[in-house]
Amino acid sequence: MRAETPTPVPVRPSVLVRDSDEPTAAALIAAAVEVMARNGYHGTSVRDIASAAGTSAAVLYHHFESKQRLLVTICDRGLDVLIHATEEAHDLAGPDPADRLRAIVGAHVGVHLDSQRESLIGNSEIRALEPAGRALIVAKRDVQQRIFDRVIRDGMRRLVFATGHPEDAARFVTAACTSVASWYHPDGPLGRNELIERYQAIALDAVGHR
Amino acid sequence: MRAETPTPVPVRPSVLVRDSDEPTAAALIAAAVEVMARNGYHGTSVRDIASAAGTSAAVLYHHFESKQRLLVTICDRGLDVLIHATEEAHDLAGPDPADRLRAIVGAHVGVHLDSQRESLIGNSEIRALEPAGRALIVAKRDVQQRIFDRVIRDGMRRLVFATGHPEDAARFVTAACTSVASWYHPDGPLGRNELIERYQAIALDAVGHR
Amino acid sequence: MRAETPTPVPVRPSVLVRDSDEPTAAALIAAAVEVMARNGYHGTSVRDIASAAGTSAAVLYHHFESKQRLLVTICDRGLDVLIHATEEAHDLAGPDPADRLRAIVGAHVGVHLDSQRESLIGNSEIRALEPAGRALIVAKRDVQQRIFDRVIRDGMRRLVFATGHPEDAARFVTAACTSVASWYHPDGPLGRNELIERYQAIALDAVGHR
Amino acid sequence: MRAETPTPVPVRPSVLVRDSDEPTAAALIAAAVEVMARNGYHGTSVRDIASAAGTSAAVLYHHFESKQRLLVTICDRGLDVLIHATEEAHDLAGPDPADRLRAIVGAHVGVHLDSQRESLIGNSEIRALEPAGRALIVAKRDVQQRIFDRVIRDGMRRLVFATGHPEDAARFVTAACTSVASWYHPDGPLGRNELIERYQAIALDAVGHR
DNA sequence: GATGAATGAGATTTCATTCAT
DNA sequence: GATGAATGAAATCTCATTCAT
Repeated sequence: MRAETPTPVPVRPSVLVRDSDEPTAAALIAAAVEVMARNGYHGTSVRDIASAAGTSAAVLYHHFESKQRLLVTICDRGLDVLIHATEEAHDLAGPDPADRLRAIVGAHVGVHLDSQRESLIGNSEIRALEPAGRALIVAKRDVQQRIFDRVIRDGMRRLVFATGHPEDAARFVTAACTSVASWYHPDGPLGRNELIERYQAIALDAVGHR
Repeated sequence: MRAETPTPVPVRPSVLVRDSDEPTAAALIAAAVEVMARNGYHGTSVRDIASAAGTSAAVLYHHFESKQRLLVTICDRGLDVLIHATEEAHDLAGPDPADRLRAIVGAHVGVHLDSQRESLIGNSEIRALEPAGRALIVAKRDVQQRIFDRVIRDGMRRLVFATGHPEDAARFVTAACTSVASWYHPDGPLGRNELIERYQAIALDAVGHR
Repeated sequence: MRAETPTPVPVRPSVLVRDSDEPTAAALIAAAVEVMARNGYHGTSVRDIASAAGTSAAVLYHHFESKQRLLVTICDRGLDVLIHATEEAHDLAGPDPADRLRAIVGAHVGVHLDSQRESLIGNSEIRALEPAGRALIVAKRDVQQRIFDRVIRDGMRRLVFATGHPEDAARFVTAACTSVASWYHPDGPLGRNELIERYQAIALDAVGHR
Repeated sequence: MRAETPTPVPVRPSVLVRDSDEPTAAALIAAAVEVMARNGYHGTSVRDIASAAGTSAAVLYHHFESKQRLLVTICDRGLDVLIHATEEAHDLAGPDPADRLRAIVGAHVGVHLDSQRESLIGNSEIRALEPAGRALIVAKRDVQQRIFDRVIRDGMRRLVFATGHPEDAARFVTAACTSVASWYHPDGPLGRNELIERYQAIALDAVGHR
């Protein structure tokens, strides 16, 4: 039976920035997210970021050791938010694999809608990361992926899911859910929660639920 | 019953370049695809492209009016290949919606595997396109998406598919299939055709094919 | 009778640059004037200017948004100097139209001798100005021309001048006076003040004085 | 007394090009005149010229050994036309210095109106000439200037002119007459012949013709 | 600690000219 | 003889980053 309240995890858009003591650093991160989501890492200059934040490039270098470090920060915090939200949703769901899949799909899609720009950057700018940072980010992405793997494998074991290829289905589902960040428009016809519910349903179909 | 031979459309990797009379232009496109797939449009310099093609930047400008025009060419040809392969697969499949979905998923995934770099560029560098080119490319992407929409809606009408949200399922499926370009490695454990077959099966599940 | 002291307004060559707070910007303007007067706007590279000023091209772009903007600045300031000197000379002269014509010819020629290079640029590089800047500069040139028009028309009304075509004579005179910038050499046989006096006399003849 | 018919020498606009055997070379010269008059020598590329002539740069190099040589050709032919027209007008005029001055002013202004673009180039692109060509062109310009010098000095000797500074007056007059090339617009309010007559009159005033 | 100047490398693009064919 | 490709230098301008003050 369906969980009564799929309640997708609410993620404030400002999480990424919230705990920065220095408001300037926060403004710089917000500005970087804004402009990098639009033009990409290499398409964004340090001056672009600074002027979007209302300061100068020199100030940026006072808060971040490099443009690269700023990217790592954005990706890292974004993935922390994603993983945390997904794990929390998983843990709050009951033991039913279907409920669990609904929960983590809800969290994953929810974060990709609420932190759309951060997610976009986190997915498309990995290639712009230098090796050290890239390793970190890729590892965290694997953590997220493995949450899906586990839930689906668990559902197979309990005969709640029935897909011929659990790992591929997990990848299939996360990719589809991740992609919402690249096309969703909050002012469009589809409400956030409605979209989440639909993707939850489709994901369950994709893993052969029932 | 399942079609015995899902036979994914074979797409030669060189389609994009094949019919160029001028070998230099073809080499430049190939080089651009190679290096832009790795570093992105803005992360790739005209000199990078030229030297990857074994020539100079001035030669590039003899064949393409700008770096931007080169990007448009790559995206445009890539989408032409994709749409053509998908339509052809669709037309060769029988009237059964399941066969048709298998066919177009096979074509879509196949092209994204065989022209992995072109696909990567076509999906991640749309933001780097200037308005005119972007409109063209977005329109062609819509064409591709509508092929999936039609097949799935048709399957719903014939009661072969049963998803609560056909349009969302179509988007879900294409996004998942598109994503293979970003992670598949030909030397990995998963063979090209095997992957295609798996994604065909998952896609059918996702649309509620019984 | 002749005014005793035609004393043309002395304009130091550095007026254009004098009141710039930033010495680097001033040096760049001076260098640009120097080299553009010799080779023209399009014949002068940004590097030429920078190296004549003892800096790099990047520094130039720190002070001026473009090479074009630098040209506008030079032309604009040059014309301000010219107009101001001419108006001041006019106002210091008595009410006699002949005195006034002597005064403004003296100022016009004087500025074209003292700021020879700026004048050269201001006259020959108008075609290199983009529309916005060109409109500004052409308007200021008209202001200068109208000073001559007014003085000569006034002299006609008072029957001090007698030319068949006052407006053409005004154009005739300013063109002749402007041209000194293109051939005068300070080390040549003709002294600055002597040249001015001669042109004052010829200008009065040209408008049919007496 | 006035000469009855100052009839300024009619100069066909195509003189410069007329006697070129090869129509392509002629078209290239015409195109170069057109576009260099607008943008200057350094502001004009060889491709600009070629495409304005409807050919390619390679063809240009088939007819002219360099862009520089093309400029020399234009300037040289332009001055030949000017000098020839001026000498012819001088010789056709009677012995009266006033008639002679009218004649050469008419020729000078006429050529500068009829071959406006060639004249513009000849006057403003001397700095773009390399030493050899420049010497040639400057020498020819001196020839033209000396015609004016002689006529005015002759008028002084015969007491027909009365200027304090004959040589300066000559320079004054030629500069004013030359300048018409830079502002005259054939569709403007002032007719070609009317302008010439006015400048003849003003020139006579300028040299103190009583 | 914050700011404007500086920096040198490198971005995209164009140049005049030459060379095979 | 005419044409398209090629060339290497140089054009304008921007880059990430550092340094005095």
